[in-house]
Amino acid sequence: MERKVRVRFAPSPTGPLHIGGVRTALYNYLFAKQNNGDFLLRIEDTDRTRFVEGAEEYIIESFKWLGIKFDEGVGIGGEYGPYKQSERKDLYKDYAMKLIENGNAYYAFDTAEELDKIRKEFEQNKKNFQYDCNTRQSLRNSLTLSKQETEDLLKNGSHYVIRFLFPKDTTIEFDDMIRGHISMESNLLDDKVLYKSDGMPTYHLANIVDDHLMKISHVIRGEEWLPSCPLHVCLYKAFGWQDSMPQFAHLPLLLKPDGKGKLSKRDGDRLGFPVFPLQWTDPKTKEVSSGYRESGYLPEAVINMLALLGWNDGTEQEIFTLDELIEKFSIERISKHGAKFDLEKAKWFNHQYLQHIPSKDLATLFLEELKQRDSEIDFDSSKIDLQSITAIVDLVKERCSFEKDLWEQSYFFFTRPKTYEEKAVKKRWKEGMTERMSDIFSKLNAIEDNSWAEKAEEFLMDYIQKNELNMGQVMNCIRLAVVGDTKGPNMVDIMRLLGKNEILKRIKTAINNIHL
RNA sequence: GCCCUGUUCGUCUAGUUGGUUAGGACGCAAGAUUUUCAUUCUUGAAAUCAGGAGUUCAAAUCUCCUACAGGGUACCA
Repeated sequence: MERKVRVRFAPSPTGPLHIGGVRTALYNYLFAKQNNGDFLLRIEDTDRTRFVEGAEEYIIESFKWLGIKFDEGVGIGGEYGPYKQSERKDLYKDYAMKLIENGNAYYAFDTAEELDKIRKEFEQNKKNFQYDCNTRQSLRNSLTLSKQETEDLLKNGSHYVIRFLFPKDTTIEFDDMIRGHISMESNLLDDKVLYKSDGMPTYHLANIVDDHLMKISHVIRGEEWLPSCPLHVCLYKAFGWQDSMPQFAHLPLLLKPDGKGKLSKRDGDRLGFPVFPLQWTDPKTKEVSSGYRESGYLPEAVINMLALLGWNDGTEQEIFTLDELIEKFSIERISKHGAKFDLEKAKWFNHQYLQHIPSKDLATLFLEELKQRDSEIDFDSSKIDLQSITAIVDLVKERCSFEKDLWEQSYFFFTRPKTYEEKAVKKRWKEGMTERMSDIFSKLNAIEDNSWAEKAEEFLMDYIQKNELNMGQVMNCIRLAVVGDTKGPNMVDIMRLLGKNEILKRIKTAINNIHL
């Protein structure tokens, strides 16, 4: 019988969730859903010194925003709980003891200070210290101490850790779903601490115990775990769980857009893009880091962008819904090398998704923003209704990558020009234009109010032809008068939306204020 | 230092059984459209496939070496 697919995302609550972590979670999610499997959230809080207030809530909130749902875990529950490692504390000791009993682990009494000292000495001699097959015989542990000495030390409450005892002269091998066959020599590996002196397990122990107990079938995690994977493989063997050992897949890292190295928190602030899904305020320093949500990204766009950063389906398709991703995703098609984050491409993705939002929905959001901008608006904002805003949004939407761009693209509907763009004036408002515009003004004024914009357009076409002018000469000046610059959507559309009175008022103001 | 993993246009990548004018997307440039700006459309520039050696009639694809990059090397995850 095929094993049920069960995967987990297991962050530690040490701060906001890095976007690379979000991608790892996404790939886990896609894989689980594709295989009708379970996706669980486990919080790995075994390092109490690094615990950050609010981080766990932040993680849950992030996935909620992204629309990635967990089947089990912290905040949801499930039959394999608790899903927070600090709440499973007692469990790990028993498993560590098992390894001591079967000879795969040993007590070590060296203090952190002692080891630091040895490390420094080694460094001075340009050597690297490792607690391994070469050094463990000369350190203070249950391998070198007599049985009695060890028992006494344990009894009198001496601090100790439990270390994994790597077998000598063996080659550890395993298969990675992305990287293929990987092997490492056991003699090169150090005896990692499994159980810390504070009574907490390390990641290595907790991760294996929990994955086994939670029946995890596939471990999909970042490349930074690849070097310790041989240890994990050995642990499965040491526990006698090799038959149910999960399959491993180590994901490539997300790198900085410029230079080299792993994408870090600082890069976001430095280069102007978010590294976190949600905005985060550090509880201690009060430092604020920007988030995708607050920067105006659509969750669907973030997911699509992230999915394609290191994976593709082999076709030229780039826009995928979550359901399509679930259908088409495959671990084998994940690239092996790290990917640099590309801000421009991220914007492009958001633009694509923004266009699919109905104008009315965007208008509803925009209406809220307009309320905030009340002081900038030259009209009675209470009279601005959803219908007219929808018409405006319709007109400018395709120019926007973000909802927040709407204002920049349509502010002239709400505010009259205070100044006129110098370059545009120079280029368009030539000699004699003031007189010409005065003439046009009175003609436009004479046109009846009913369907004014359409009739005004007719008149202007006619006027241009009769006076042997070209379109640009006249329309650009009207645009300059109405918008304050030679930009924006179709002039007649603007005239229709703004109406006769407003347009004429602006033309009059321009005639009075633009001087050559 | 040692160990592991990588390396195709500026960026993300296609290429999976060796034979392609090395394809696409973002960005960039030009043109078209637009009365303008943007959008959109078309076209273009852009990778001697990190370098070298080998296997082969034939190598981006297989092997080895080198370089570079990233990761790991904690009682952190």
